Amino acid sequence: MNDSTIQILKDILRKEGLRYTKQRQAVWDEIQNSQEHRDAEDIYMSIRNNGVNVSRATVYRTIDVLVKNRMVRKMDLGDGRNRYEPRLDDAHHDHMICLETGKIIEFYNEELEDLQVKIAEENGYMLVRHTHQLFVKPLKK
Amino acid sequence: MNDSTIQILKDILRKEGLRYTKQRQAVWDEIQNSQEHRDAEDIYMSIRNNGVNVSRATVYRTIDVLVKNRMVRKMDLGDGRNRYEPRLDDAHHDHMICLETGKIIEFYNEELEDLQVKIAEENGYMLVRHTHQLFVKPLKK
DNA sequence: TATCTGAATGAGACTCATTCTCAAAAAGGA
DNA sequence: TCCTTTTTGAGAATGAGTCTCATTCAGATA
Repeated sequence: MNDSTIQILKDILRKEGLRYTKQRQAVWDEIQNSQEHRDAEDIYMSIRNNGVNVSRATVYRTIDVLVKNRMVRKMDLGDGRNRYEPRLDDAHHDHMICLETGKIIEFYNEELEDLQVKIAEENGYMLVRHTHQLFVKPLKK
Repeated sequence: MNDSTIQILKDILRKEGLRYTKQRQAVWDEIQNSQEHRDAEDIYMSIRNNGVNVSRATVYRTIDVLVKNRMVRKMDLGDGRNRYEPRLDDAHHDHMICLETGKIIEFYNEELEDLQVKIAEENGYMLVRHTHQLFVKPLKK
């Protein structure tokens, strides 16, 4: 779709010693073109509905490459299905999941980030990554 | 093993309208008697090795009851297997997982807790629960 | 304590997300 | 185009967890 992200994908594949294929492009397009948090089956079905032949195996394999190269973020909501979202030019954020509507809200809080680094260091560790989800309900007004 | 926790288990089962069985006792004993973070298969195998006949189904069913009644905490480390730890008289805490050794360190930070409540409220939500894991590496000294 | 009835159990089938296998197809350099 | 190597796809395999249902057991009652 977008010329500049096609080049980014090509560069990453070259760096990884992998070939550029229409299936890999299709997976990246599909994730990139929706700002939602989608699961693998959803991505797989959408690509097929767009007329591109692809297998689940390829979808999963491609997602792994994209996650490794920080083009896609993988999120574990604890319900057995991972969700994926594009990460291009995307600052880090965590997620808040509404237990009543299922809506996923992204949030970022500097103080929270700093605090985590500090807690790790106080224990003699360096923070590499974290998972953090807030499960919430709407406030009664 | 411990008389007082046997009574706690019996009380909970009564409250839930469930019967007291040696399998349910064995599951609780097994989780209670180790401070580690163990998976269901591990708990299942240990009980069998102790000579108590139990099935995986019963282990899972019993864990659910214990989790519901806050005797056990279920933690999702994102690797596809849930871990369980005893929660009796246990204050809330989160986990830090060392990527090099696999060691799990528990931590609790009031400021972090408060901040999460505040972030949820700023978005119009009430915090119900959260998952939070820090993946870390030892600091080079 | 013996009886009785509904709950609990266990063996194994099942589910479902994800990974693996391997023959066939395609990429891409020469 | 040719050739080598990688990628793909169909479906089998995996593995944590759940379900089924005939059998066993808990525990209330007589």
